[in-house]
Amino acid sequence: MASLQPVRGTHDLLPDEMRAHRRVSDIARDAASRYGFDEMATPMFEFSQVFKRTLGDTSDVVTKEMYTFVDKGGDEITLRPENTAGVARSFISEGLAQSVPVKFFYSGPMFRYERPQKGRLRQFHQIGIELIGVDQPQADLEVIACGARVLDDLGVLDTTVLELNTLGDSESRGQYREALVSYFTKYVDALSSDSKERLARNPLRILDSKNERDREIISDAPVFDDYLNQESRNFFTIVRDGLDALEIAYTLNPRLVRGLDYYCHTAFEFTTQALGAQGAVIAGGRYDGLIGMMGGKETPGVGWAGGMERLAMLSDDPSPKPRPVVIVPLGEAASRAGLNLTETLRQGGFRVDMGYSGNLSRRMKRANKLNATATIIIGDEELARDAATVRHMDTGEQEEVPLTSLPDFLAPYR
RNA sequence: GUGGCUGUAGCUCAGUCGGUUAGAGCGCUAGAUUGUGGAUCUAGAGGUCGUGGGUUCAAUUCCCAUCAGCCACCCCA
Repeated sequence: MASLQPVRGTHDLLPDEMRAHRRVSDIARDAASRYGFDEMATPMFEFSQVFKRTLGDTSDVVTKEMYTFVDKGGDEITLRPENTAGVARSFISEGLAQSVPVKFFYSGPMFRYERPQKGRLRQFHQIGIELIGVDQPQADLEVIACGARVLDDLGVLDTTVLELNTLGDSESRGQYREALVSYFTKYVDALSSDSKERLARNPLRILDSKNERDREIISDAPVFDDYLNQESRNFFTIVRDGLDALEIAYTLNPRLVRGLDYYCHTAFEFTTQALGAQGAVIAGGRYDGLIGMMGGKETPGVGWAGGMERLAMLSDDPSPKPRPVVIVPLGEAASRAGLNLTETLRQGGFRVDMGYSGNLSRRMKRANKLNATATIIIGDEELARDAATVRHMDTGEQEEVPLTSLPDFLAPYR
């Protein structure tokens, strides 16, 4: 291995991979736009408080995964680990409470100091949408439907499962939390060390433990359904009925818990088995308390984020490299004519590349490697007649065409 | 952050029970073909055997550390 390695958990996106990413964000942006979400962007870093105050002191994202530094002005800055907090901050800074409801799409890099794994990087890329200012469950439905649409357009919907849960409102969740703590406290000694930790920090998390002994204890734990108040129950029912009406299949997963503190009511994840342990490709939920928590006017919101690397891996449809027309000039006079022609064709909307050097055979090889649709050969013979030889690379047929009519002649290859 | 596996050419991998010049296929460069690509043939370039240290007359090989990747935990997109 070369001594110049990229920083752990970061990755170069060479053209093939970049194209796969571009495809994911293009398809997502387009789908989101049909649901009324407009693209926007927030800075890649914020004051650390933006994340600390909102993500919750118990979340791993805040406690150990943030890239934080003090800048030259003495401000404590954090590279965004996710984008919902940034969007919420922007919503407040920009006074967008005036223009509620607001619907945003974004895509860009996020940073988390984690142990890298397949589908888990330190710099990774997310697409996402946020719908701010609507407290009706119709907003949740629109957001989930949009996620399903993105996956479908990417051609991966049928390799994923939509898992759904409700976190209830804060009253319901508070009571359930108490019930869980008192239940699990009885079994502390039997719990795994991870779960002991969770008991103190985020007891709901225990429900999702993979430890076998934990699972046994969990099987008799209080059920959230018994603690949901009427309002939370109604909300969830409308979401479920709506999904049925939209014919979006889902499975209830009462163990589905959000890591970040600001979530309430609807929580969902589109997951896949195809990516190993990192199975969530799109995940989100409702975050009614977030904007108020940040100091803005109480404003509800719903949204999701999707991992572009994971989505790209799942759909492994390497969108084909676009095929150019290749100009092959022979001789000095032809080089000059070729340069002009290249520019003319590019201006006319063609993708044009060059056979730069060597004899005709070498230049043809380059054209072939570029997977050219057509090669335009200009030598002294053609030049004398103000023409060029066009070779159709797929059929091997070729013919002479006057220079001036090339754009029309090549139109099928534009 | 924890545990395990792995690291030989641009890529996929062989090999060295510690011993002189480390191999293959693909790819790359050039020639056969001074105006014709894909196929074939020929030649060539490319490796501090991830990095640092230790043991040894001798280390790519054994040991330790370190870095990176992969798998699981954890967490999440």
